[in-house]
Amino acid sequence: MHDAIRKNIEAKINQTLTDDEAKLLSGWFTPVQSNGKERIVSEGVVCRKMFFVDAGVAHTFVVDKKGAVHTVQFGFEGYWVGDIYSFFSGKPAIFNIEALEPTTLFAMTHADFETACTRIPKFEHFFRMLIQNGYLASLQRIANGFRDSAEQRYVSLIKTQPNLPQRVPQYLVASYLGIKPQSLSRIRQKLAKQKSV
Amino acid sequence: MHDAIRKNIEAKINQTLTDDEAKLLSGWFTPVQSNGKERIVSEGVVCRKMFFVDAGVAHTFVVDKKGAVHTVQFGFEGYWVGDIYSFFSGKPAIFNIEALEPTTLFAMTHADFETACTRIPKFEHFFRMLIQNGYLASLQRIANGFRDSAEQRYVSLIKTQPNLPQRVPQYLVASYLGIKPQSLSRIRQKLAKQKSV
DNA sequence: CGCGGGTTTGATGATGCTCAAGCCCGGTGG
DNA sequence: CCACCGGGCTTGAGCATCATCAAACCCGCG
Repeated sequence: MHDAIRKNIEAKINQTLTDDEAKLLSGWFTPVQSNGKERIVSEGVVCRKMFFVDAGVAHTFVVDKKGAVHTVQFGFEGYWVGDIYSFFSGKPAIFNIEALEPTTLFAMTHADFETACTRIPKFEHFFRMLIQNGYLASLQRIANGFRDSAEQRYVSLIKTQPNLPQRVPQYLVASYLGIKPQSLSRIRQKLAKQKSV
Repeated sequence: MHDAIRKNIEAKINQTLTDDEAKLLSGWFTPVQSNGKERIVSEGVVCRKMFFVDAGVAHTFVVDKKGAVHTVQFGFEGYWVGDIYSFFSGKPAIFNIEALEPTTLFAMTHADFETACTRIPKFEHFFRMLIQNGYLASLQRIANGFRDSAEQRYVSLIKTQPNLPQRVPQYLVASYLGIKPQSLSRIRQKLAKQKSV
């Protein structure tokens, strides 16, 4: 049942896990269902688990004083989501996480995480890689955000994630790009016009 | 001589290093001087070392097709700089790093880094924390970048780093905020006017 | 003194926001 | 079965913010 996690780990560290290791790992994950109505992680509340997305989409975001949503990242199948800061520090989370459709996740508590790191060094290594990659991606996103216009960012987002518009409502794509839904609509309209010409 | 590094590590992991551990660590760092003219890390070239900033300021940035500089982060005393992606993957770096004034750094090679992680588990833990914190900071920066106007971003930057304008030229502060030097100048002018009223 | 990099100031224009209305479409209830 | 929501997407007009182009200014330094 946790085969996806095993494959995910093996792919990232470019090593295979023994069956014993995989079995151990399985024991530390418990399935969680979310239909998208309730929050998986809430701002201000300690996030005591990290989640592996098995099926569905999760969405990490902040809400500003005006109530506007700003999405920090989307988590599709095979992604890990959670508030890392809160998870490791035990302090209140700064992000919110919700499912965008009926979603199954596998949750790992902090205690089990620590055990896993000690018992399976490969797991700790894996997690370091995970965070490194995430860090890097976010640094690049900052750089791209400065360098590119909203239109360019949208085009390259669609290029790297062609299926994203089919799974995520447009107003959330806009909030990921840092613009308003109206602006994204206009950008799409402009691009469609260019293509047909 | 590497006392700053020891303190830096101990502070972050909230544990003390033994004298033996500190001595071992010292052996893995070699001092590097930079007057700011040459690059410490260059885009396209593999970054084989991570650097601890002992004195001075380093500046991580990308350059777009038009030649404009976009600074990703500033590294003051006690910061670690380097192209993490390149350092761990062995692929060409995506960032550039330069000193902004005569700067001394301590460099650690990837081989020594691996040795350090095996011989001193506390060091691996420390580094994981370092990357985690960096990751978190960059996620927050993305969120803030969406939420706040350039003026608000400038105000909160000055609040958290009051000494920054004294050490970094204004056009680089602008490039960190994602705006042009002219715009920052106008923002500063506006704020000064408000204060005096 | 004059040069040059950094900063300031001004005028104009592009990009994305705000406010506002209309449209499309799936779901609900009469 | 259809009328009527309501959420999300689109479209329009005017506005705010920041970029661009360009010139002037300031000041340390050769």
